[in-house]
Amino acid sequence: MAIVAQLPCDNNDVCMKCKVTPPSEECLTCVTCATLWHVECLSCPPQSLASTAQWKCPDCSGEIDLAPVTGSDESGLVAAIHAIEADQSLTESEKAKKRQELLSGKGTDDDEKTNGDNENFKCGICFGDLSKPVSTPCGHNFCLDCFNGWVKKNKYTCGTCRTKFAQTVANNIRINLTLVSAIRLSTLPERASAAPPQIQHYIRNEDRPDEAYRTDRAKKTGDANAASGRIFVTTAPDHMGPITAEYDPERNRGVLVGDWWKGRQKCRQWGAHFPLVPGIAGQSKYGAQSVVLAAGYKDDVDNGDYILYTGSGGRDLSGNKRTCKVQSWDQTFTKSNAALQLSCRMGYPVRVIRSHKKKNAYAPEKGVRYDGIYRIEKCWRSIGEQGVFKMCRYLFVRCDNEPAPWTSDAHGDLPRPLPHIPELKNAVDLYEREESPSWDFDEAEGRWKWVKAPSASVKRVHDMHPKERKMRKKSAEADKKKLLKGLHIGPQI
DNA sequence: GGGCCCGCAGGG
DNA sequence: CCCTGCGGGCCC
Repeated sequence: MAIVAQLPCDNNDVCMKCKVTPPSEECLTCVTCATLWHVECLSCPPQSLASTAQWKCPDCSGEIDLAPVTGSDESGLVAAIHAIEADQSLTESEKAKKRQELLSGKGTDDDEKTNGDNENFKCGICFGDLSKPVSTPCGHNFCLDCFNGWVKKNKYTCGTCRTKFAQTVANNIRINLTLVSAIRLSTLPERASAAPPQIQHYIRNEDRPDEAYRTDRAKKTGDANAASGRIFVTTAPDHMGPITAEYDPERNRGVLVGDWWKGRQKCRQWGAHFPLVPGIAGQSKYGAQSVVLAAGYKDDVDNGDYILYTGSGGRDLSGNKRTCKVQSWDQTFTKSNAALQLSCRMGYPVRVIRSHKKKNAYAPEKGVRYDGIYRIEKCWRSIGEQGVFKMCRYLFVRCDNEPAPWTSDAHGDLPRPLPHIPELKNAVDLYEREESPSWDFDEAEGRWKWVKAPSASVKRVHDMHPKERKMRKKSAEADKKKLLKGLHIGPQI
């Protein structure tokens, strides 16, 4: 049975159903969400003039069919998550649990907590049900009309907690569409909550559960088919070097050498290595942040303090039938290989993760482990294991202040001496550091540290909507150019 | 233990 | 928007 969705007018006051711009007398404004609706296109227009003043649109009144709300950025799921966040009767861990239950599709027994009588859906001024809800920076909610009446009397304090806010806040106050969605959800009939949650493709980092979860598209179980859980650290995705306590607001501890996780998902969530499958995290024009040593390339040599690492390309995941398992073309210094090359030339620090799949004396027994900071001293191309194709090769040397998690290599020289590498004789495209290293050993302080940090991060936060990210990318690039011009530092080659 | 398949995230 | 990519559960 096809259900014809009821649609409001768009931002240009054009009815999204009949595509005409109706005159204002043929329009109704919803008392809850303040959207404009074309009366002729409503399936149940209000019967009396009096009822138009308190008219609620089909979305807000709950009379609508249970088809997903169209024309809204917020799905029911996201609204429900926000409703959980807003519930002050819950502790942080209870909220996290509820988020996870919601995302895994499990219902809870006390779902009615988010129902109509929820105090968070009452206006702090008139104490009635919120109509056109707005929110102050301190997190309290009011009807738009009540709020405007309040600030008209030059009261720039919150009506609930008396926290002061700037006059500009009052001038720029907007209807809280998230709250509108939450109110809509709470007023839906009970069968609505029994309907499968409408999973939205993009979920902000703060709204993600602590554990990896399966989206509605995942047909198989397990982390391999799961979406990422919340990122716990505040480092930008392209943050280089150690993750110190300042980036770890939850534990105030940071990620320490020897930290171990069961799988790549948790390793990502703690910021050690972001990509879930690829072994190299990096951007060709910025540098590399981290690498994973797992199985995959037989040419790899792991000697603990130094590593001969192979770049990516020309091959794919072992056991993935989409592509061939053997090397079938030359690797080049492009993409993530170029990122490692750039880090080599600039002397940037790279985080190294060891996986148990690379079975040797330095690997963890299971899972993945953060083994500290390394620097790429040389990179070159040489003929790989099959004797045919050129592979990108990198010499990693450990330069971390913390002792390594393994004990088999006892020498304590700092900085580590470079090993002799016979294959360098046959290397093509040899690259060595061109600048004095950005991450170097300070003899006076007796530790490794930044001498010259790379230029400003390209990406700033994890929880950015893809659209927003695209917008910001342009301005960030412009900022970066300016910064580079001013400071004469950064990854320019 | 190897092959298969799925699907996420992100670079370009 | 396309395609890659050193995961990982499960089946044989």
